[in-house]
Amino acid sequence: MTTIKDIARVAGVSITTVSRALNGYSDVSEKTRRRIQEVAKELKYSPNAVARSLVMNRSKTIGLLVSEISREGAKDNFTFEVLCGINDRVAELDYDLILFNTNSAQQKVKSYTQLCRERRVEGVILQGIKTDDPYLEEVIESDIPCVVVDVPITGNKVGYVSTDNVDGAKKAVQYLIDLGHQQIAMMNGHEKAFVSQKRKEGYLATLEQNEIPIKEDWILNGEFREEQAEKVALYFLRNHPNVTAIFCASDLMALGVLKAAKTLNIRVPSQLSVIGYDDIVLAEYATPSLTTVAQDKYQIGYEAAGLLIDLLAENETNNARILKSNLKIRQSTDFNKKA
Amino acid sequence: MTTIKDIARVAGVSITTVSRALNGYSDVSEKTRRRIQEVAKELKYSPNAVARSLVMNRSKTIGLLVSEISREGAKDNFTFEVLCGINDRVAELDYDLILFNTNSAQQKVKSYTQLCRERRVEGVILQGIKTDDPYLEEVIESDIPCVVVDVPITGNKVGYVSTDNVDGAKKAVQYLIDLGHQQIAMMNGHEKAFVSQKRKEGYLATLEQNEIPIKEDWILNGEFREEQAEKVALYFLRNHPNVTAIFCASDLMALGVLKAAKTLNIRVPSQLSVIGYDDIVLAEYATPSLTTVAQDKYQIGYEAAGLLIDLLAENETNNARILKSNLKIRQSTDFNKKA
DNA sequence: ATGAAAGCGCTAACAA
DNA sequence: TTGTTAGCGCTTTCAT
Repeated sequence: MTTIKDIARVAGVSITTVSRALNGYSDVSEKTRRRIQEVAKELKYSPNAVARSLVMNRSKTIGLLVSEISREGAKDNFTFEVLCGINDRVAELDYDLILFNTNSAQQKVKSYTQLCRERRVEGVILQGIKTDDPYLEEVIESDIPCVVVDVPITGNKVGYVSTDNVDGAKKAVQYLIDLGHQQIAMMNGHEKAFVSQKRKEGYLATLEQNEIPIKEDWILNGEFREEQAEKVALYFLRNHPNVTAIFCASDLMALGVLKAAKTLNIRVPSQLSVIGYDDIVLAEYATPSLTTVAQDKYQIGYEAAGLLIDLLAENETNNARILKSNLKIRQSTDFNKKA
Repeated sequence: MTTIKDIARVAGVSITTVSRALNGYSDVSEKTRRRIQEVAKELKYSPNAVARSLVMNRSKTIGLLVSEISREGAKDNFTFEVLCGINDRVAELDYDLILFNTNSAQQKVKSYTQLCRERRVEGVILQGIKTDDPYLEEVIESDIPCVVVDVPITGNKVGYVSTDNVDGAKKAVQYLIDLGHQQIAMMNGHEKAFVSQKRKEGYLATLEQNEIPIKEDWILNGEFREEQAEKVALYFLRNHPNVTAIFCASDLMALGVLKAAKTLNIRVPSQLSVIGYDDIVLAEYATPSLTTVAQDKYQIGYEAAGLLIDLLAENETNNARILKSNLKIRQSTDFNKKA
C-alpha cells in the first residue's frame, strides 16, 4: 500500500511537503503540488485515515448505538428511518458512521465509555435506549459528546432530539373527543420509555381539559409490542364494552388492538375508534388504515446528526431540538355512534 | 486520556509489559498482570483501537456499502433486515461495522477502493448494488475481501450470498399453474438487478416446462417501484383482460399491482391472482395479504458477514452461499375461475 | 517554499 | 519474566 513516504521518494521531496500538498496547504508551490498529485495518482495512493486519526486525535467518525437493532425493529421501520436521516446528514458533513455492537452478550460487558473511547469516536448518537439503561447515566458522566433520541437529557455536550409527545398525544385525544368520544382508553408502552410518560401526560391533560373523568385502569400497558397489545386489548375490550376509542402510544400496538377488535367482532371504526402513534409504513396499509400521530423519523435522525456535529464544533447553545408531529387522519377513527 | 505509558509509569513496569499483560500474553507473571490490571482500572484506561489498528494493520472493522439507504428503502424492510443480520454476526465475531457514505454527492467522487482503503476496513459487504454500478468492477479488480448480496460474482477473496432466485420464481409460477392459471404475466424489476434476470429465467422455464406459450410483452418492467408497477399494471390489465395471474419480482410491485386491480375493479384473488417476492412486512398486512416467495433477509445478512470473515481468515473455499426461499401462501392467489 | 525531527499509542522483534 | 528499541503512516512544530 502506497504511503506518503513512497510519494516523497518518487517525487523527490520530503514527506512533509507531500502531506502539505495533499492537504491543500498554501505554502507549497503550485508546481510541486501538481507533481505530487500526479505521483499520488500514479501510485494509487489512498490516505490512511487510521494514521491520521491517531496523530490528529480526530477520527471523523461518530458512533451509533442502537439498543434494539433486531428483527423486531423491522416491522417498525422507525429505527431504519432514523438511521437513514443520520446517515445522510453525517455524509454531508463528511463523517463516517460506526455501528456499535450492543446486542452481543460478549460486548455488553463493555461500558458505554469504553466502547466510545476505544474507537475514538468524536461523538455518539443513542437511539432506542430505555430510561433505566445504565448507559444513560454514563452519557451524562462521561465527557463524550452525545445526542440521544427521544430521551430529554442535556448537559455539557449532551443534547437530544425528540418530537413534542405531549402535544402529539393531545392532538390525538382531542380529535377523538371532537368526534364525540368520551370513553377513551389508552394503550401505552412501557414506562421505561420517556415517550410513554409524555404521551400519557398528554392523554391525561386532554381528558382533564375536557372534564372527562380519568380512570387509571383504562391506561393499559402494551409494552410497545403488537402481541402484548393484542392480548391486553382482548381482555380489556371484553370487560369494558362501553369503551368507544383507544389511543395507542405506537402504531404497532394499534395494530394489535385492531386484531383484538377483529377477534371480538368489534368493528373499527364504527364501533371502536383507534389512533396510533409514529406513522410507520404499516399504518397506511393496515385494514382499516390507521389514524395516527405522525413523526418525521428521517428528520429526527437528520437533526440528531446535525446537532451532534454542532455540539462537536462548539457552535451550539441549544441542546434540544423538538420536532413537530401531526395527526394523520385515516380510516380507523370515526364519530362516536353510541353518543 | 490514559495510555499504557501512564499505566507503565504508575505500575513501575515497561510499556511492553503493560501491553502484554493487557492482551493476555502468557509471559507475564500473574502478580504483575494483576497489578497492571488494577492500575488500568484505577486510571480508567481504554485501549486505543486506532493506534492498535495502525500498528497491527488490522482494523477489526468491516465496511458496509448500501447503494440505496434512503427513505425509499423503509417500505421495503429488506435493507434493514439484512443489516440486522450483518450486525449480529459481526458482533459475534467481535468486529465493528462502518457505514460508508455513498449517497452524498461529494463522496461519490471517491472510488470504492479509496473508500475502503482510507478507513482500512478489512473487508466490505455490498448490498443493493446494481449490475452496472462501477463499484462492482472495482470489487473484482481490487484486492479487498468483499461479499456482495444478490450479485453472483466470485474471485479471490470475493464471494456472494443470495437466494436461489430461479428456483423461487419457479415455485411461484408453478403454483399458479397448479391453480389452473395459463395466462400468467410477470411484473419484473429493472434488468440491472441480477435477481430480475434470474426470476425471469425461472418464470420462462416454468412456462416452457408446462408448455405454456411465452409472450415477451407479458413481461413488464415495474422498476422495483410500487408506483411504477401500478402504472404499468394499469395499462396492461386494461389491454389484456384475459390475464388471470401476475407473478411479481417484488412485494412492493405486487402492492402496486393490487392497487391497479382495485382501480379497475378487478377482484384479487377471484379474478386475478398475484404473487410477490421477498415477503416484506407489508405483504402480510396488505389486503388481500400477499402470497409471496419468502426470503430470509436476516439470514442473508448473517451469512454475508459470516462468509466475509471466513474469507478474511482464509478458511473458506466456497465463495458462494445460496439460501433457500419458500413460497408463502396467503390470500392473493386462488384457483383460476375462468378455466 | 521546503525539510528534519518529534511524536500520536500501540505492538513486536530482539536482548537481557 | 521483563525491558529496549524500532516503527506503523501521518501531522506539525521549528529550522532553514
